Amino acid sequence: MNTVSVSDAELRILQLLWERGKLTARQVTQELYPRQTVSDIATVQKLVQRLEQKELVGRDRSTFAHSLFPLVTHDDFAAQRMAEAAAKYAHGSLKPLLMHLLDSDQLSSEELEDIRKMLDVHRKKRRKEIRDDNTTH
Amino acid sequence: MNTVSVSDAELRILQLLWERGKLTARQVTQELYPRQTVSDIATVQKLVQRLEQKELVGRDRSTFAHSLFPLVTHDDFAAQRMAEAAAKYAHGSLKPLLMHLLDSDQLSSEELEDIRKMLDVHRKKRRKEIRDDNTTH
DNA sequence: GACAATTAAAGACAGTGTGTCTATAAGATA
DNA sequence: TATCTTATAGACACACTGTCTTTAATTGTC
Repeated sequence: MNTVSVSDAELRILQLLWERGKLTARQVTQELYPRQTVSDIATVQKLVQRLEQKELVGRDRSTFAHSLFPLVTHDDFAAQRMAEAAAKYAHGSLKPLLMHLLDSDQLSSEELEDIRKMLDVHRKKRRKEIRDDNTTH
Repeated sequence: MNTVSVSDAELRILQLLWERGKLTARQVTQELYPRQTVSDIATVQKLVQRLEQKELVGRDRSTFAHSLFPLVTHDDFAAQRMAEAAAKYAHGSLKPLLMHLLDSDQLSSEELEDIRKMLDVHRKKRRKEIRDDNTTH
């Protein structure tokens, strides 16, 4: 998954597979290209083929109509892409984004609480690690 | 700044202007294209021209060699790009990225403390707003 | 003032990525 | 068998990117 580019049309397919888990090319076409012309189906096949080369989508070839499924989780992919953006635009720091989101009140109170909990859990874990490290030495 | 695309070569110029504030095309070329051939300078001129069309860079035309300067701050730009990535890949949520960074210990303790402080300041401000709102009614 | 050097700007170009389409062969189904 | 569906390869136009050439305007030097 090392920083291959994913086009918009490819991303739409990935997102559908994250939602639904396992689909045939036809099912993907039904969702994303409702006209379902011959070339719409070929377009989906071509996009899936490119996603397969990028090792983002796998396929079960044991059936006539192959089953398509994502090879990365939505969260892992999102985290990796956002980390890339952070590295590219903010020297890897989260602060500019967080500041912007807080200032413009774009974070729900639920999301804010979730973030606090994540930080607390992490802090506890870090402290435990330090304790364990000290007692074994 | 509404989601215009910025290429790698353009971004390098923007970053240099964020660092140094105000430069001529020649100075930009000196930094980024040390060979400084005729066409290197023309390349910089062309890239600056595109950045100007995108309203990311401005120029002072009162001198023969124009002065170039950024029209957006680094932080604003970074925040906007990262918010875009969050919207595109994680429904606008920060959680996948934060979880990833915490799990892989990629956040320095300073950055972690800064984030905590930002959350605390924001929380205090929110509470104050609620208090003020209640007392005026 | 003539001349060389520097700058700004327009335009062209090849390479690449993207989405779409056509054509073909293989497999399923009636 | 004949028909429909699927997988795959290949081609294409379009846009974007980085680079380069050319031209005209401006500056500085002799």
